[in-house]
Amino acid sequence: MRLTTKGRFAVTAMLDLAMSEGDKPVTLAGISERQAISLSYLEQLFSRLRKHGLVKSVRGPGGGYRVGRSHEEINISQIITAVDEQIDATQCGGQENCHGEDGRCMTHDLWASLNSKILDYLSGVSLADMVRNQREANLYKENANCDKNAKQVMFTTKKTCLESAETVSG
Amino acid sequence: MRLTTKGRFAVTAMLDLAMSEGDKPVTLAGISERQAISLSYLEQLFSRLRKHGLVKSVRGPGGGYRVGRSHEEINISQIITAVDEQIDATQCGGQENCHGEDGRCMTHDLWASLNSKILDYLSGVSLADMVRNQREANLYKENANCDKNAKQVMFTTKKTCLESAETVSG
DNA sequence: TAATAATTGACTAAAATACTAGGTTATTAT
DNA sequence: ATAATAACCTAGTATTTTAGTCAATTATTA
Repeated sequence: MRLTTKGRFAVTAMLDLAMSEGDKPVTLAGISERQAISLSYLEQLFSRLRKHGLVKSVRGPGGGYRVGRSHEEINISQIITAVDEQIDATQCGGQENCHGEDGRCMTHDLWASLNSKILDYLSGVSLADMVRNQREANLYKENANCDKNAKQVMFTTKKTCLESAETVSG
Repeated sequence: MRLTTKGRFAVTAMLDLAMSEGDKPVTLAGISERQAISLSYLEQLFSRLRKHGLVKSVRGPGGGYRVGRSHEEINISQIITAVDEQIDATQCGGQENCHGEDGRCMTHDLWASLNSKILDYLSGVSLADMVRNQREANLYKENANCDKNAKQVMFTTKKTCLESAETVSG
């Protein structure tokens, strides 16, 4: 698992897509404008996302993209691996004797384990989670009573600021 | 937090250093040979590791590097951030209006959260953990009775193969 | 004093990243 | 039908990062 800006662009774009989705498909031009990502780069990313079934395309005027399946069934790790084309993290392709006669590759198992841990976490965060969280974040931002220094905790059920604000207004 | 091969090289080198450490400092030439990483690249990496206090250098003949502080006090995230020179994961440097007049940067909080989760995990794995684990892995490899297909679980207390082997031999 | 090994800096090849340009194809609205 | 739209595709480019080479300097030890 590699974590670079490329994967982040893809996740950002997918989140925008999920949140902009209405009765009409969402155009890449729109995502490009909102998220400040070049249209052609988005096309490349979405080409891969489509091949992995993460998005569906509708051609022609009024066309665009839709999320490929249920928001619950899409997670961050799927998005990242779709665009990153996963080079083997262990560098020796799973071979035992990846490092000469003594067959070591010291950190082979270490990275395999690290990888799966990170993958586990990223797999646990669905597109639905992200959308929910972003919706909350937007409410949070519109809320003037909210302490700006209070960092919102994501991917949890806690809505620290929102709740305290409700207490104040209610 | 970025996860690339560069950080992996650094972790590999640090692990080699920690395991090779005896009464004499460990030379980069030795690490270079054992881990198949070019000497000059190691020099670049160790320059940064030294600036972050993760290693100490001894110049002159018989010189080399030592681990900078207790193995327990060094973790993977420190090693990776030392060589990766941490570009801000949120891309807008913590500013609120990083994205035009509407001040969005949709995935700002998302990445901040993701980052800290991964960081948490990587911070939880110390150099001491890695050394321990590698020692076990080496024993494991020398053990002929051990099922080669049984993947070792790292960073846990389970020694799946070792235990079963002991049962066989004892 | 010679050998060793860290330290520094400048420079290079290759790869990945991010983007540009220019086309084609399918679909819709006029 | 035709024009507009927007996905789709290919090729190319600039920038950055990665990984490495080369050549020197400095501190230390034998």
